[in-house]
Amino acid sequence: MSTNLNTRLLRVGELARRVNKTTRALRFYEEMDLLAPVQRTAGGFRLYHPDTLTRIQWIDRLQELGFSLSDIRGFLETFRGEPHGPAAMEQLRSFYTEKLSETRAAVARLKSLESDLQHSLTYLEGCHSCAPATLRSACHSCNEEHENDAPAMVSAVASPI
Amino acid sequence: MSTNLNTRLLRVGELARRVNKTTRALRFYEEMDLLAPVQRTAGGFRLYHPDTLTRIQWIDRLQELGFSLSDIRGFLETFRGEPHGPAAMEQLRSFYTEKLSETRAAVARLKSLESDLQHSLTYLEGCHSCAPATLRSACHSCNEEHENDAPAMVSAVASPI
DNA sequence: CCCAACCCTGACGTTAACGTCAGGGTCAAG
DNA sequence: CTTGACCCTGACGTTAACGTCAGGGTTGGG
Repeated sequence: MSTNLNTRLLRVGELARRVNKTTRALRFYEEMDLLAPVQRTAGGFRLYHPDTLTRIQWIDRLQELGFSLSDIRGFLETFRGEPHGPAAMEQLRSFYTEKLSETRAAVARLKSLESDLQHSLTYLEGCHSCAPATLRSACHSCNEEHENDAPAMVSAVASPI
Repeated sequence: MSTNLNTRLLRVGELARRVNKTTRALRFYEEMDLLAPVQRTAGGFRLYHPDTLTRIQWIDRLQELGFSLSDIRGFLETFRGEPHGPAAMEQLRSFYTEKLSETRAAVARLKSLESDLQHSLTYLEGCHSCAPATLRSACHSCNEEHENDAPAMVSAVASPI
């Protein structure tokens, strides 16, 4: 049904608008073998199947996941040999499985950074007027409440040069 | 005390080893004004204060947070004018505050991607032998349990080229 | 003094993912 | 058949963050 024959084909500009990309980007995806028009007009205009929308959104997703376009190309390539067999499914599974763990790692890292930032901000809340960390001594309006534990993200700023 | 006078100065190679970067990277940071040796030998060798370690780790952290090196340079620049006053602190606070929200957004996006991946994998678990999504009909060993709801991340693979 | 290990300053190379012309054809509405 | 909006194929440009020579000094231990 998504493969319905009387769904209208799209020209590149229209497709680009719908996925919020430039036509150059779409042509680039084609150069990278991630995409192709189902046919061309006599004059050479690319005509795309509407399903291509889904493909492009998928590519976007994978990019957000940190895949490079050639990662994706590589994947599609080995996928193409046997597009519907168990091996293909295995590949898809392992592709996603690996990325799932990478994504979780990325989340963990970002969470740690998030808490660093929070700590730094909390520390900074302690004094709106004095200097970062080791240079607190230069501040006269500040009592020494938050002395010993300047977070690294705060104290590093006052370093050399 | 971190500014202790008898702490030994480091040459670029040594510093590089300690922060796990190349000397080229450190020189590049210097070109970008993120860093500088406290002095040079008569022969021109760079000599760094050990505190520079902290600075470099800070740079790393910020890079992980998605800052570009020139973001960081820009920040240090405006920071340098008045390195210890309230204005500087305000800048640091707003710098971090903004990044905190960006980081949270990034975490949210990744979490959504994570759950997409999980859904896709769960779906794929349903059948180890058949084709993705719309092409399930090509699979004979598969009953139709997981028919209508192929996640986009699965069905997109079987699209046009 | 000698030599290996290190460092210096250019300056050009690299990868990713497009951007941006240039110089033309093509489509479809009127 | 005439336009204005679109599209085509090259092909060179761009940004980030270094990598990688080349050619030549510097250090410091023995």
